[in-house]
Amino acid sequence: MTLEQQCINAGLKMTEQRRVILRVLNGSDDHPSVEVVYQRAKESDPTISIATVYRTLHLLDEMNLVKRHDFRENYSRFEVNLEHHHHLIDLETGEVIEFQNKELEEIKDRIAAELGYELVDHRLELYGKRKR
Amino acid sequence: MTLEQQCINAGLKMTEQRRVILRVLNGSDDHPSVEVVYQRAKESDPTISIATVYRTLHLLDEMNLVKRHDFRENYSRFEVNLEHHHHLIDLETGEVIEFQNKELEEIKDRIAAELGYELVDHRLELYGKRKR
DNA sequence: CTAGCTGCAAAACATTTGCATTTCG
DNA sequence: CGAAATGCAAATGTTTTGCAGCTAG
Repeated sequence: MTLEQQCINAGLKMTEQRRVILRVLNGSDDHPSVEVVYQRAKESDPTISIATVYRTLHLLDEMNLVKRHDFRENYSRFEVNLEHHHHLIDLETGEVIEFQNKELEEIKDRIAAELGYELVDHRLELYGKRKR
Repeated sequence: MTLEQQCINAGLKMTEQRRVILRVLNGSDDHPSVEVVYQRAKESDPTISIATVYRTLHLLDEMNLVKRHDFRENYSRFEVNLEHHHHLIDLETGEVIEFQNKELEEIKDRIAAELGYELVDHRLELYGKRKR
């Protein structure tokens, strides 16, 4: 189901601004900041306001249609919520590499259980330099 | 070696304010925010400024005497840099539980290596609810 | 028609910084 | 004494919000 359809199902009004933002997000395979989403959205609709971008991303995050990240910059980045994965951030270029690891998933569940917790969410980020 | 001694060795002036902040940090086994460090410091020295707390924590972070964390709140928390460990954050109480796991360390090194990276830093946080 | 959205500008926050003054070494 | 540190208040940068007008359903 498309992002747009999911929003409609949730009872949201499908405004032109939201359509533009959703299209931008669908077309982004990176991890854009609010500012970047705003810039991309302005290409389709120059009158859109950054406040609307903030409001929409916040909404989508709450609906779990988008995932908010903080990669130790002083702002948030967002990505369309696909399959579960983690990130390796290249400290020299800022490039973000995605990866998955099954073992990791097992271990973190086990750790939480051992501590008497039910795991709701987690995050793992690696920060590194490219080997040459 | 004490935090104070390490600061002196690094060529920092040991001012009254710094002594107070370092004492607060040594006496904190939790993960206080800047505001909390400031409040605790004011008990010893009511004239201390929050700007000094910010400056000092920033300095200590750069010197790796303290570790800055972001637990998805809208501010940073700090902890005295002891042994390497990770955190489980109780989503209901905000309580932060520390843990270590050897397997995890091996896996993350391996993942970075496989991606062609040299691991500089990383973070792992679990967010959960207490089982009852 | 009207509840929900938007744009705008102002507010809110955490954090940083310029500058005059104070202090450690 | 002089470089470094402090306090204060103003500035910064991101994010949120009040409000009046607009629009999807």
